[in-house]
Amino acid sequence: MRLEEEIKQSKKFSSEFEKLAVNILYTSSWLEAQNIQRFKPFGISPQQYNVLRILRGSAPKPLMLSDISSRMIDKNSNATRLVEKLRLKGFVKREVCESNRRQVDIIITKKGLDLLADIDTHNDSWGQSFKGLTKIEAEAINDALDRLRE
Amino acid sequence: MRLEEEIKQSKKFSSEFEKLAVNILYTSSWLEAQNIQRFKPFGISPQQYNVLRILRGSAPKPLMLSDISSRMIDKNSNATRLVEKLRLKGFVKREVCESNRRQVDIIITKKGLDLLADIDTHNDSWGQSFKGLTKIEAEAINDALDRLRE
DNA sequence: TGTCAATACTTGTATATACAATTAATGTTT
DNA sequence: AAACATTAATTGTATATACAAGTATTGACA
Repeated sequence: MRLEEEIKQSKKFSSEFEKLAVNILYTSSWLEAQNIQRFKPFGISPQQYNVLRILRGSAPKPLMLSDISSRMIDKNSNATRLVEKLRLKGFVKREVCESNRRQVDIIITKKGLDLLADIDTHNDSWGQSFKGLTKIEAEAINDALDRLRE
Repeated sequence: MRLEEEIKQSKKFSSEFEKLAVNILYTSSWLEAQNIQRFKPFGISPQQYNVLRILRGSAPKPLMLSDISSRMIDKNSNATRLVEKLRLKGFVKREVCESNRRQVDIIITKKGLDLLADIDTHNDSWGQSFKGLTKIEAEAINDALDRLRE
């Protein structure tokens, strides 16, 4: 459905760019709601899933907290507390780095890797397509979004 | 910068569609951070601004809470509490509807309208362009995002 | 008319985010 | 080596969100 209908907007947007900004925020909120449902059966949030993916990408090499922050989709979320949630569930472990005792090394555990594998098999179709969009279009939007952020 | 560089992703995305999902979430988070800064001098959050815009769009006709919810960018945010925040700052007023005492009519106040006018004059360039994106491209992405959500 | 369902909103609780302030360890400078 | 700056992470506080449960009012119908 067109954005204007979905948010029941009577007046036109002042520009195509303003509509684009709202459209990105709206579509993101829509995707996020889908992701919450997607990960709920596994007891984690989308951000926690994101952190686990980041750690799997680096495993078996650990990452420090600031590495995780810089790789996260939402840069402003609090890596310390997210990682602590994951640790309490046994999906990651933390170790104070010996060579630089300011930093904390985070590693995904076997249990964490198993969780990701489980999620992947149950969601293997996710992200392989979007209804109504061709691969060419997806590429074009990806390029445009990259340019939009400068 | 390309998404892969920004989130320091070493492995390729499994599909262009998966990258698109992440790109939308990432770009949305980037936009949201900009908006927080944009509205901070005026003492409101992006969602509160959104609610005020919705109410201005309907003024002088009031809207009930569920109308506001259905028009909001983030459908899951809590309209009751957002409106209460705005009421405490004097930007909206609430009245229990006489003909149906279950519903609450919300109207933007003069102070709320003045605030929006103030924000508009200080941000009049915002939303008129995105660096590196033409109007044609913005239109194409808007169409594609609308289709992506089915 | 009394009971039940539907509507509209509110509240409680857990979690998450924004941002500033704080702590601790390491580097740098003189 | 002492003082200061920088880096890395943690904590505190206010606000926001997700979701379920609750309240009050109205509508439906047997």
